[in-house]
Amino acid sequence: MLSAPRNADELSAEFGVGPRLRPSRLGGLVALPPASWFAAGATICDQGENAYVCEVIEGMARTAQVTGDGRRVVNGFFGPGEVFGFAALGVGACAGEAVCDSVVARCARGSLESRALVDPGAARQLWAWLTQENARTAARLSLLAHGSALEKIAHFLLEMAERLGGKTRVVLPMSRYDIGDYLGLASETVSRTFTVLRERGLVATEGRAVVLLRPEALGRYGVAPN
Amino acid sequence: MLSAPRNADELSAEFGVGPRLRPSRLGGLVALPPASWFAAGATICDQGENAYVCEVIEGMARTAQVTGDGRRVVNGFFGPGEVFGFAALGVGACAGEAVCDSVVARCARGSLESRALVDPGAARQLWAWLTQENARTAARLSLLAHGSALEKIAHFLLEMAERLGGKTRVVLPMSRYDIGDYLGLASETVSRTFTVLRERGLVATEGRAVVLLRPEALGRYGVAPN
DNA sequence: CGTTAGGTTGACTGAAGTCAATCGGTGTGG
DNA sequence: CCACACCGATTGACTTCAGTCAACCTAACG
Repeated sequence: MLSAPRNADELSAEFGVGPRLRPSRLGGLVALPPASWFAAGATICDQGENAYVCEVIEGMARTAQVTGDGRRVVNGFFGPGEVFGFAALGVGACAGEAVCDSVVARCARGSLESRALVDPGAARQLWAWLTQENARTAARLSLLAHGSALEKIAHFLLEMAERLGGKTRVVLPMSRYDIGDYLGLASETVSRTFTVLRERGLVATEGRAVVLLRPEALGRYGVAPN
Repeated sequence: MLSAPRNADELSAEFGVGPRLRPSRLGGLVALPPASWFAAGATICDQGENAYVCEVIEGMARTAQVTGDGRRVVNGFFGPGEVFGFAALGVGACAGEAVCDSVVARCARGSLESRALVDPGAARQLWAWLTQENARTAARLSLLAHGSALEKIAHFLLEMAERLGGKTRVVLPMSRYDIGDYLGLASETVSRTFTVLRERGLVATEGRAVVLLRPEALGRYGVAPN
């Protein structure tokens, strides 16, 4: 389906040294980190390991952790230009995994932290990312606490559409299982809910792409945080 | 039940200028903030307002927000020595409220932030608090996503016991409604779950105090984060 | 002494989880 | 090239856990 894996040197040449596809957000803070290619399902950094801050260049990554009794929780999805891994200090550290074939730039946490100590602008940027992730987590939490499956999926679709470019057509590379583990639903329930939304004429699905036919109606399902 | 409200001046004398009941964590970063008394249920800072960072001196505070459809979510409980309010940047800002009659020291956010810009130690402390709250939220999130009522309550009791001094006897000043809004349960379910735990000999209740009779058995319910 | 708020319990309901079967696409080995 | 296995998605049937509605009780307070 996708081109064969390329080695890190080629990618560095393509994404790192030469003209980049888009400006790197991490690159603005520290020396440009090397980009690597990860196959779908590959581990970008292990659970419990928090040595890396990562920026997705192409594709999509998820952060996930497995609880003591074997259940999996997906804590976030990250598309091109988004940064993850900085919040995973100590307890609750997440594994980073590639959702689909992806290119990810990794950067040692330590180099960012020492940079933040001497550069107030960098410190502010890190702080902003962390509080943003905090706010996102809090919003999801209130949804998980009280929302119905319909509300969860509606909110999820709107969030993804906004983050992946603001189009009404969104390609969701993750599986129903991923979405379920993100929203606290069984994959069957995710499937059923998509069917309901399709029957009500709110969305259309084309494989793994979703077209939001009536975003404003979806918004009425998705609970406003406050 | 409690002594009459005292004015802020008396409190400043008792908690601020004179010998304190315990060392202030905020006081280590900025000029000692004045402590104020709040009656049970009183608002410490409004939802949407994020101008204050607060440290609980006596009693207990909760952070809560009301969603668009009128449901309430409690985001955290904070006992003596704990700090809240710094994470409530922008979206998702929470109201801070006194759970019971409490003494709380408030400090302008701006003064902390400007302090952090010149004092790397202060910046590190703020960063540590924020990541700790992040980790706590993530743990609660995985509980809300997949846990049963029994698991939620067991986890809650162990968390509170640990944070309120590590004793097996815990005084929980918050109502069943508060606990329910914190864990995503109806207050009736909280009540029923306490009854189940009592019948199984895991806890004993004495009014609003809970005695953990077999903490290790509770731990087996409470899902380990990883 | 009446009122009110919080807690507990019961009966019922409903939404989502579980188990299971089917279908389609993809990659692999013969 | 084809048969097969496998994975993910979908749908159905059934079950279960927690929410809802309601009643009752207690303690606190005016």
